Amino acid sequence: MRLLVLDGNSIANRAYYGIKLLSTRDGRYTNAVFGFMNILLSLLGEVKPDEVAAAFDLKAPTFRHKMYDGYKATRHGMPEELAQQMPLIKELLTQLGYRIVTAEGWEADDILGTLSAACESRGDTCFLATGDRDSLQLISPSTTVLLAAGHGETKRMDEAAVMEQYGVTPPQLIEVKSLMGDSSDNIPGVKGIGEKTALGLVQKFGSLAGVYEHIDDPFIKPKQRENLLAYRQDAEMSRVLGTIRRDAPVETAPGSYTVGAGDPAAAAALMRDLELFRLIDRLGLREKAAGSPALPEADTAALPAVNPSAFPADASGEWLLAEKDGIRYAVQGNTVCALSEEELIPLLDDPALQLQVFDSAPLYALAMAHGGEGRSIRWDAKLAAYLLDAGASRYELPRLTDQYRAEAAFTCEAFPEAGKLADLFARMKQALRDEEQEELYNTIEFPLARVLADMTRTGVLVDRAGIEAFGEKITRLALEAEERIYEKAGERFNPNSPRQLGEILFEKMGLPHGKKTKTGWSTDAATLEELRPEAPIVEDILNYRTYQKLKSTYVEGLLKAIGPDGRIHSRFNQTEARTGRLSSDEPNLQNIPIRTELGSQLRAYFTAAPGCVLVDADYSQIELRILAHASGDKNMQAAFREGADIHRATAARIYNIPEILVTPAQRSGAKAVNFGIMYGKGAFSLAKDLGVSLAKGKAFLESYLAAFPSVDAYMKKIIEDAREKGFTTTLFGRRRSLPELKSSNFQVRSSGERMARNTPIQGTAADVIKLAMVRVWERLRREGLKSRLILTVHDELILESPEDEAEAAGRLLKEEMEGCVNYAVPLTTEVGQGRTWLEAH
DNA sequence: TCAATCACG
DNA sequence: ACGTACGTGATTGAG
Repeated sequence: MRLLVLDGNSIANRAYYGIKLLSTRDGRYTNAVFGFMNILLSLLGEVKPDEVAAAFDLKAPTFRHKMYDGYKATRHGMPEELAQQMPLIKELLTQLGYRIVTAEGWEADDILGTLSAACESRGDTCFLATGDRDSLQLISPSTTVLLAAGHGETKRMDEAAVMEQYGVTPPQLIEVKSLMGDSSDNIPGVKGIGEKTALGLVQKFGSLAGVYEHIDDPFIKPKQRENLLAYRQDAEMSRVLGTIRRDAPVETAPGSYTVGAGDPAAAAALMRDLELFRLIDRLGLREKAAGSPALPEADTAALPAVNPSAFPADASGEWLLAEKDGIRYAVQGNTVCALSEEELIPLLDDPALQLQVFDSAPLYALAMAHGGEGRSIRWDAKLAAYLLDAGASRYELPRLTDQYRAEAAFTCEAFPEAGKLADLFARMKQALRDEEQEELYNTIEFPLARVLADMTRTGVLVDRAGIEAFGEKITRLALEAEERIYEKAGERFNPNSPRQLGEILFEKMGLPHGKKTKTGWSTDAATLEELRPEAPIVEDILNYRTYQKLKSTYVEGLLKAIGPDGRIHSRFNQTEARTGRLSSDEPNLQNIPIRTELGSQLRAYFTAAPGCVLVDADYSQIELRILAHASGDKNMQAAFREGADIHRATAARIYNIPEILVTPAQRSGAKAVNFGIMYGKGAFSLAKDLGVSLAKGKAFLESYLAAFPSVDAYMKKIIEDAREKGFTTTLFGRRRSLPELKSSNFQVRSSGERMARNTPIQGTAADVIKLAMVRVWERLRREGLKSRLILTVHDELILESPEDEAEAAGRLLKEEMEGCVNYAVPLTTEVGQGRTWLEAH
């Protein structure tokens, strides 16, 4: 018989600290529950136990309270975020059929000791799962400890492993601990004796008693002898405190911990409630989760069952389209049809059909690749899911059907979600209405998907030969810099490795590692910049980094991405950024260099087709303008109307002087605060950036807020509103939930406050440019222009236009971008055109 | 797979 | 007292 005993508190701790803080949309924390179940699943797979006992402490954390790596000891015990999750873990374990074992006044590891002793006495095999090394003393031929080793893995510890690692037997670990003590457990041990010494003594004399029997042995140094004699009582007491008890009053009879049936439907319901949808599958509860939990299985099975059939030739009306395991299905009523790509393509533009789909982007791409436009696509559930919860990591049908409690109308083995699809879509539409996001969905998000697909299809032309030539130049520069680095370092190493670089700079060369750390000393550009005067190698490293970046990410990355048509067809992702922004990948064209002269050369290789030019328009200061509008601050609005240069105008307001008298330092300070204010930057970093004292930074921030009082009030209100509601919104009603605002952790909470400040601004800017994109794209078509939208970079849109319509296209672009909203300050754009991106921008 | 670094708005 | 600016994606090294 194999018994698995979980040290519940220890594993919960490991789970909590091992996984970033997760929460439900209404702010209940779930990361420890999630991590606990993951660890449990991997333990079950590894041990394949016949019985499972889950031991928990029923004792206030006192002198036997255990600490784990990363666990910051506090007098208040476990953090509130974890404490809230403990009852959930226990509830879930019970519902899954596992027995919880506790004993009043006893700790979990005493229960581990008791159950492993019982197994030993009857010749059964026992596995103890814990994150706590104390339990290693319980190891025996029949008892193995599975030590949680971080990221879901466990380390198997048996007698040989203990012997190899510590050079003593498992029971001798008690003797070691009685000598060295354990500060986190308040076990004193002998003063002046640490782990090394304690291990040496036990290896030599076998036990605490053995040490005192041979107290005059020359192996013991005089100072140690003195301590051993002076603290003998502490050592004896430590031995008692450090010995895990094996006589806790818990059931030990065989069969006591057989896994029961539990209540799978309740477990599935709880996990749905906690929004831990992936666990439902992994714990094998998917079928149980179907339908209403209270429904007996027979009723579920009583739903009509269908098999996929051929798509009818005379189909019409609404069909739901979704993909499962790479196969696309169409669903209408209780008809389910599997569709080949050849069958699907004509349907995408069939005027008799209205398609309700999940993830329209690949469908538009497919339609457009075959001369269609995807005109029959009318609704996209993935985009709805994004608006309803922009924080989700992924959007997948099974978890959405759970989340929205979709009810099945029928069952279909090949496509189990089919029966719930119509209900799911209806519920999501209602949710969009309830949250007043319907207009955002209809006027921006849904029509934008087709625009983005069209942009990807069109792509952007690049000058391959130009990039290659640039690459050769950069490669040469990188090699030269690399050689200079080796020469100055006196050895060859990998300068791409921050670790190796740190060793060279800070250990070998002894440069001041004045900066931050995590897995070593930081070697980032800001740190190196400060070291620049210290040693000439630093400049070579900075240059090398620049060249290496340009070479690997841009030259090589872009060359790899060029299609057979000579163009790069990046994707524009609509459901990635939590603020509502678009992102770009494969390759990312939203981070092509511009800030340095060398890097910006790359933009000269983004070109227009023969006979065409690039027409580029970007909003000037769109985020600040949105802040001026949203906050209603009359002074900031006035600054935008008064000054061509907003930072200069801001400085003039702060110092109450005419713009002409603003000094460069004053302007640069104003610029830093203008940006900092939107991100929640504090006086500390403001001062650091400006190179002034903390006091000056603080004073500067204060005069800014005094000059723009409504901005201050707006920021306070926006955070307060978000805290009350649990989410923040853009001016278009886009939502982002912010459970961080309720965290008891200062850092997490502060970070949430900065998100609450920034998201409405960044997100509104995203709403605006998305709307402009839709309008530009539609108007280009309506007016029969040949110009094509090809790129978007957050506040910038780029068209590829035939030379003879470039002027008109530029005017159109400007009109739509500036005119798509009417705010208290104008949203102005700067338009340019040229053969290349470098010229046009 | 994660951490470090760095490119952009 | 905390730790100190939001949002992305690609590359590299290392466990």
